[in-house]
Amino acid sequence: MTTIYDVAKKANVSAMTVSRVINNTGRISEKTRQRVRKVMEELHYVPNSMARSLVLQETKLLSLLITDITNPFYTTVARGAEDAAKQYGYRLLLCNSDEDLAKEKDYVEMLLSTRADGVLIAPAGDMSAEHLRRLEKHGVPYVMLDREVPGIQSDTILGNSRDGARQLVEHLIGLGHRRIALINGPRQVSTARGRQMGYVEALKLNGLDIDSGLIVEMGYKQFDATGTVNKWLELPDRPTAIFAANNFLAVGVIQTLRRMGLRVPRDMSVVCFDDLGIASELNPFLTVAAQPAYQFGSMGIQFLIERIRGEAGPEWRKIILPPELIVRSSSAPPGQG
Amino acid sequence: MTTIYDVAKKANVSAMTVSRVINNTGRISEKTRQRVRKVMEELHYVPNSMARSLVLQETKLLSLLITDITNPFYTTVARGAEDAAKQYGYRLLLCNSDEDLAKEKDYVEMLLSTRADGVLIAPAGDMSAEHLRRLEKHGVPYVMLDREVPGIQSDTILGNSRDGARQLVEHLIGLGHRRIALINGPRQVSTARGRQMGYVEALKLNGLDIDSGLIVEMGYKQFDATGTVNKWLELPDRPTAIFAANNFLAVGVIQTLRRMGLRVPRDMSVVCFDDLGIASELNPFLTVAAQPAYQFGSMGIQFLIERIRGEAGPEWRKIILPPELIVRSSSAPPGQG
DNA sequence: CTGTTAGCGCTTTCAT
DNA sequence: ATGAAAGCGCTAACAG
Repeated sequence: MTTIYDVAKKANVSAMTVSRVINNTGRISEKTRQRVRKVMEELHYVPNSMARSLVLQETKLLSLLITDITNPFYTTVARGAEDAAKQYGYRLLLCNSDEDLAKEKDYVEMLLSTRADGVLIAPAGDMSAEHLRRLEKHGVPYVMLDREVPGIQSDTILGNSRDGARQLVEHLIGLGHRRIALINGPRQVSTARGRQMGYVEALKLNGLDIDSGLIVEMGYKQFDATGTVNKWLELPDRPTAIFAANNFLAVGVIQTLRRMGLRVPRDMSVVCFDDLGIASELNPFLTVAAQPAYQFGSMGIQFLIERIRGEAGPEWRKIILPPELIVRSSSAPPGQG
Repeated sequence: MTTIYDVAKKANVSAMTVSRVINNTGRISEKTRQRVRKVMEELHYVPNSMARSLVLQETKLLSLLITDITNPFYTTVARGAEDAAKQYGYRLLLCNSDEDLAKEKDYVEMLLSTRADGVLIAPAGDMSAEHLRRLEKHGVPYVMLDREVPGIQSDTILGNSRDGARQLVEHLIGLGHRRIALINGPRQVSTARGRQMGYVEALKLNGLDIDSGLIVEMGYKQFDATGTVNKWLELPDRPTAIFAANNFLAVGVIQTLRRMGLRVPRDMSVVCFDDLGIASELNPFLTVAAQPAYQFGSMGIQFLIERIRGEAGPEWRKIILPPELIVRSSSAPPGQG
């Protein structure tokens, strides 16, 4: 590898002069600048960012720590984050926690030793607090994405789970549904709590009972809803609609329903949080509370960089990006069952 | 930040001893090992991987340079790559070229200065050769993903575009279609050429004419197929089926058809290369040649790491992962149009 | 406008 | 079993 010294020697200048040319810093005569530039090209010189990081104490490395790149929501978040990072001259490390605290912890350790300049994180759950505190203790700025963590203050980009859920459930109620089930994410995750609140709120506001038998908690990535759906279907007074707390859960529910010969929405309406990306373009089927995922990512990175640069101000910023209710054909008035 | 020297001082040993404890190298008495370990914890010491990289001349940083993380194919590739990288103790840099050679070039420059240990790349096109040679010249191993580049030899993970295309088109022919259109990716991309070959081959093998008016070339990310589809529909002898060279193109085509009031497959069959991820789980609609995307990613990273470690052998490896024809309901016998 | 010195945090090499 | 010295490639600080 050719170093700054190789260039310096061949151009008959000091390493410092080369450094100045590279970084456009200090005053350099046009003549030597040209000469140095030429030698750099001849030698195919490429600055070593590790060495640079070591002295500058900044890596220009950001991390996107999400729970599953495979979920269209996070896929789009990633795209937004990537674009923003590139624009600001940062590189992006991709980390998949898989909704798993142990993996998240591994990644946080890794990021610490990487000396990432900042982390954009969708915390796996409330227990992520420990990991976030570790980042804090080591002076690594982070922005929380999509989820809050009790006891943790930081810049945050959030959706409005409660409101979105309320809208979805009121939409169902408006269609005439009275027995609406909720298949929720883990209560360890703030969005799951928010969505349940919105669900409960909507029911109460409309004078409907809360039936705890119609509320089930699962993992956000758990695909198999067979048991739950079965149970509901065997109920004497079975639900006519299901609100799934995220897109994956909704797909699992719909698969189960189909497998049992039920049709959506004729036999059961299904709605959920988060859209399905290309799936919805292909076939606008699912009624959803869609979140502006790209913005989650790009604003997250922007906040992070502002924080890193010290442009952010002392108080934490919390942005709540509202969801958009998109009514499609997976929801309809309750049928004759 | 606490350094190895801080630990050394507090533990009354030299920095070297601490280093040895960290890396489990050399002989250390159990007693000092314990002591050093304890001090490391007390001081919340985390090794600085930049400093380590600088002396070791390896960064444990790999790059995934793909054309769009938003495409379910690459999303799944990314997931496979991520998992494999994590497993081997590497970190993964996410880079989106957007099918754009200029962006790809930017990223390659960035990766060079990052001193990435290796690159897993889906080249944006044949002109990527220049970028790949640049990696080569700088001694950065790379594995090509999904696409070949003429004149470039390296480890490669490929699908079988030709065969998959042939299968799709023969499937259509088998259904009774005689006029089959191809909406292809750019000929600058090897998969587009392969898919066209398979298409032509299938037609010829079945005694059908090749009508160049039924072959159109677009960008793989180009969503708007309106003009093309319109043109085809106005033909006196219009096609009854469309083979889209990738999933995005297929979705664009189907959207256009729907907008014009045509139904798939009743009025027009549509098939394509690459599956749609969650979309196909929700609604198994599109007939596709599905590729094992996760394997593309995980094998790609595995190859890359073997190459980096020098375990790879002198000859280049080229793996061709066969696609699987999945017949669903977007293809049917030609109707009465 | 340009150069010298020192040091970022670590590991290799050679001593002891 | 442990340590001292040197250096990975770069830049800040100071000097001239």
